[in-house]
Amino acid sequence: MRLVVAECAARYTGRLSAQLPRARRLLVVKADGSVLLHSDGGSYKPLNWMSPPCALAERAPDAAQRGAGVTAVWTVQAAKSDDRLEIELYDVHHDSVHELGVDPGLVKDGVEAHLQVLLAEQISLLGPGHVLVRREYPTAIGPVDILAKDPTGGTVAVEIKRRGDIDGVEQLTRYLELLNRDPLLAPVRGVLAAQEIRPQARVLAVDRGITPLLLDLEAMRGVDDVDARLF
Amino acid sequence: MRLVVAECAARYTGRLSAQLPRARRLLVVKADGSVLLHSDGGSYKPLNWMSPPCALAERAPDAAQRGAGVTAVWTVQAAKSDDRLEIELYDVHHDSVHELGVDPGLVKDGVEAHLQVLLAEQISLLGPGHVLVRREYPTAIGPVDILAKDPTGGTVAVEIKRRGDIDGVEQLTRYLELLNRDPLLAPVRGVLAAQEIRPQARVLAVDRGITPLLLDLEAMRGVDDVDARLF
DNA sequence: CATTGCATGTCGTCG
DNA sequence: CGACGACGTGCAATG
Repeated sequence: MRLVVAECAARYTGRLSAQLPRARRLLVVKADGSVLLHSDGGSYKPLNWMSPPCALAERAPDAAQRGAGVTAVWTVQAAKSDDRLEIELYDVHHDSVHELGVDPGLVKDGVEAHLQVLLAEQISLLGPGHVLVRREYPTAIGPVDILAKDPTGGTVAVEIKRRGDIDGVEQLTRYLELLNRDPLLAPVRGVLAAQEIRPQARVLAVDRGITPLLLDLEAMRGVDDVDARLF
Repeated sequence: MRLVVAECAARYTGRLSAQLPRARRLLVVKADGSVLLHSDGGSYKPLNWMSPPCALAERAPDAAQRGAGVTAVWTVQAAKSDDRLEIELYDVHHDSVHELGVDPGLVKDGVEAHLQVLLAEQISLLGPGHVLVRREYPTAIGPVDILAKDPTGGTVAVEIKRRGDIDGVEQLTRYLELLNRDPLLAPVRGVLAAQEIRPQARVLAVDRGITPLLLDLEAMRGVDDVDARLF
């Protein structure tokens, strides 16, 4: 990994065109040739970058560039597309190379899966008298997150999202359409369960007879701490 | 901006829990206190990070940590949530600070907005005799990209995408359903306009009576160069 | 290898 | 400040 701090200007052409005026920035060149161009703010997203696979070529500035103070020109060319990042370097304040080796990688613990386990265990959150049929109930168009029976013998299909969005309503709608064709299940009612439900999704859900259900992860953890089972 | 190359291990807790085993990595501390933790591969996304606003506290290791070889402990705490990133540093190979100043920022040349302006100006691409009603026609579920009238007095709703996907068809379908309830507009016909239309999206669109319309950005630019107006 | 759905998404825009 | 859609989205799981 090479770290460079320098005055630079950059231009990206590919799926869009973008320019970076001259300023002092951090340039990171990773072992695979990918390049990140960071400013001293914003989030983790670089101002500009080139993802691997790509090739970095460094060359001397031409006469005009040298006259403008450019000391080096980097051209980063994507391997599989015509995406290209060109960087003009002016004053270089820092330039170092470091051997990092291969990273063992991140170990994650998901959220949607967690919500699914908790709601399956606390199925009465759907209302009194509900009984779990199963999680990940398989259908032709994919698994339904949770299938349950309500006290009247009707079926409830639950779609779980961290954030309930229109997409989730659409997805659940497709499931309901399919499930309601099955005489052993019908009538099937839909529940969109999420930690947060967007207003538009709520409106669309209610309009389609789907029940929005807000999930309180902390409260659910408190009722039954399944952390020990998950980890 | 502070750059550190060090052996480190990290743990993130917040919206999820994640761990990074010990390895040599790049740590970037930006002026706003945000922290990026990069390996020597992958894309521009760090292995772990904390977005601003947040606060970085550096402290000495406790006895157990010191015994394990930890030389410093960083705790990065998000300001508005309980998200927290804890980093244990072992051997530090590089540590430097650089003044970068404020970045002038990226100048982009958008695509969808550009397409929208061009198609509004070249509305006859929808067919001869079409008249623009307006761009960003407001509805209860969001703005329709372009609304136009066809020669028979019918209405045309256009959804513009850089790439026409099933999502775009779904979105336009919702608009059409809503718009067709308005007797002043009905009948409303749908057009999915994009530089590229995926086969599945095309099939679904045609199945729903929506017209797929391929846009040639270069040709449209050639007809009427609006760059000067945009920038 | 293409497709799908999630993301600690991030980022702009608009109300 | 919140909602909402686009993104050079990236990314893993899956058929």
